[in-house]
Amino acid sequence: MIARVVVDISSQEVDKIFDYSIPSDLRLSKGDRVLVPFGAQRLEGFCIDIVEQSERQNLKPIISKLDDFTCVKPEMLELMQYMKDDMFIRYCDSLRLFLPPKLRGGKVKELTRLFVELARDYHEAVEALSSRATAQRQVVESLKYGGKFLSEINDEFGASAVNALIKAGIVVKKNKQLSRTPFGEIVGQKKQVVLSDDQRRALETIEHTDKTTILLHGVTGSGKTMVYIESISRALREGKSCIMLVPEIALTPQMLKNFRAYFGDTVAMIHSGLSDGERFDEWKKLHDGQAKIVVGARSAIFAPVENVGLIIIDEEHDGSYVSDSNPRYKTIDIAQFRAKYNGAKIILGSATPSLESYKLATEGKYQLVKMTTRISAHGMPQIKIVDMSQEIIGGNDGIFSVQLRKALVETIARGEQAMIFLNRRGHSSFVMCRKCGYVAKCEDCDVSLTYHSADNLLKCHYCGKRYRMLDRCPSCGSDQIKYGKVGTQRVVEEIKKMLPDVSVLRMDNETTTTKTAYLDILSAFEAQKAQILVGTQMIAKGHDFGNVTLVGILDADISLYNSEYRSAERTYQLVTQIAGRAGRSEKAGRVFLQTYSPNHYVYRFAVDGDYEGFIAKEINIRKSTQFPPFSTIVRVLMSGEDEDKVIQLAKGVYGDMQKLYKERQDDFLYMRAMKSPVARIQNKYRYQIIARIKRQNEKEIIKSIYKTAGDNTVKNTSIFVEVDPKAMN
DNA sequence: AGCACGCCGACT
DNA sequence: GTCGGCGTGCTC
Repeated sequence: MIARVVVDISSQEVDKIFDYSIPSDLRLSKGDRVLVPFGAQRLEGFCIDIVEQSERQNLKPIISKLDDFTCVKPEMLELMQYMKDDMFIRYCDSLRLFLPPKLRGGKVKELTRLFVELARDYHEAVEALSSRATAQRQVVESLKYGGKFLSEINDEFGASAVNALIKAGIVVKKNKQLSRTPFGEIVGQKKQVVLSDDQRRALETIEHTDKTTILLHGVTGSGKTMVYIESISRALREGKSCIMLVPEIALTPQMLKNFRAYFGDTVAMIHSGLSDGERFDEWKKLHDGQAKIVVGARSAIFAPVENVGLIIIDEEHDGSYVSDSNPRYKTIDIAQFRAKYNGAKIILGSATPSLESYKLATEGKYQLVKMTTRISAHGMPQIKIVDMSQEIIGGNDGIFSVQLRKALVETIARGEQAMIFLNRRGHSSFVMCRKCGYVAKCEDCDVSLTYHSADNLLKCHYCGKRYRMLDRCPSCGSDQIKYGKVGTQRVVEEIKKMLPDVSVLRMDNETTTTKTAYLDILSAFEAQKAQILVGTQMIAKGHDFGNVTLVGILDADISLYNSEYRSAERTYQLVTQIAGRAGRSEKAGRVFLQTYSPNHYVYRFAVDGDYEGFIAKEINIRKSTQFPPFSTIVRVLMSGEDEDKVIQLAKGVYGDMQKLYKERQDDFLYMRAMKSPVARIQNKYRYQIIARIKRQNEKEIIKSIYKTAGDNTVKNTSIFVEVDPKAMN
């Protein structure tokens, strides 16, 4: 018998299936992990099939089986093939998504990565180098101030230099353990609730529709969670398992709390915030069928559950359901595959469904279910638009309008809480010299630096590099430094000036670097340890704060004018979501939305809560401008440290794509090559080719573009293809 | 990815 | 000559 094996190396070169003979004393099945001889090495791999015949002679035998159970189930092997054919994802990358990390890398072991550091003092190391070993010298330089992970060094300087250094004993290789933070167990209280009419109607429709996918469009606070719980109960009664996805790992504990109350131990949680051991245990529970429900973020769509009856994607419009780094996939595509395979249903829940989903629902491809009434006594909070240009005319050039300031003071005085939203972190977006116009920029990236007052540093938001704050202009020597647009840190400072006795919490990328920080901040706010929470879009999601009666949206225009075709949709979703944070219990809520474009249609529809009206208009705009979902955008990004080489690569790819364009002009709407908007990141120059393709033969065209990208190679440059990119910077 | 092989430049 | 760095190609 012949085993067909995928080796556990993520590289274009070995993204193939290798045949091995199976020793007669080895009982091997499809989906087992195996150890195989591979060239001069021994590697871990996956047996993805067992067949009678091979086209090749002299096969090497499998060395051994790695686990005492079958890791990859037949459904997942088919999914792997689908991801390869339709999404151009390497076999090995798919398989890695399906398994907890602990299972890979030999025996079940600690979460470690190979790490290298200088074996002796830096000067001694330099002495020991041969005068010609330029690459080795670079490696030693980069390790001067401490070790780095082997993979980083290999990427940067190539493997042979490092290997030589290890052999010479100048650097040492070791396993370094990564830190982990386990979550505590939490169980909520089961509430005996009477379902609302909306909820009952939704459940009826979900049960009786013949469509696979149901779009549950329910306003914030209409009780979608209860619909999920009821639907899951029904699926469980039929002996099926369920997948429940939430957009952020930080939301899983809350959902889990609810679910444990109803379903007890049959709930498992999978996401990257778990420790390695926990993650393996949860995965194994699902794999063995001890747990039937999985709650998690995007990656939980790959949970090893069998006989799936229901897949729920909460806040389906959220961007986190599309992975932005390799391997790139859309959760909904995976969900559709699994639903089809298992005969399951999918529920997409949102207060502001994505335009694409809503369009499919109105076309009858999805079943549309609406829930229009809020469960709390008050309806949706009233959004008040504040025209900031009038404020300036009235002599107020501050961050807060007079009205919002007044409302904030009143709210605090009443002992209630407020949330202030600003989608820009840091203190100010740039620093600039008033005299000569010099703007501080990152050395390695083509972007201006953001000032952070907490540590008085300038930081690059692309590569994270830090710089000393300027006391005078490095170009002309002037000390007239001007601050750019306001960020969350500055908002906190302003509030402290305005209300010195009030405690303020801030939540953004910087205050949530540790795994529990997100939860810590939210629970502190919930326990009313602070009256005001300032934050970026992180504060917009799914938490119920009964005492919040005021929401301030400072500068809503940031997301509106960010020149992406989705910006209107994003802004509508953001505004609606944040506004929904106010007045969630018996107290009524107020929302102030500050803008310089008070008459923009996005805001008018948002104020009226007229989602249908907004989407209808937006669909018309997309249709007439032929933007997605009426077309598909493909971006080919090329980057590298040597700009000439990147240009050479870009020219090669562009030439090939030009040929394709000429042959298939009817399928293209647009194609152009250009520098990326952020022309350099981490000292890598970036060029891109953007194509917009009609939706008629898109699969074929995309396939050709992937092929073109694979065929063009220039040393020390990388190339990658993105279909429907989330951001194009 | 990681290993072997082989070319080529530097130095006893 | 010959040692060793560094690029190339291959892995069932």
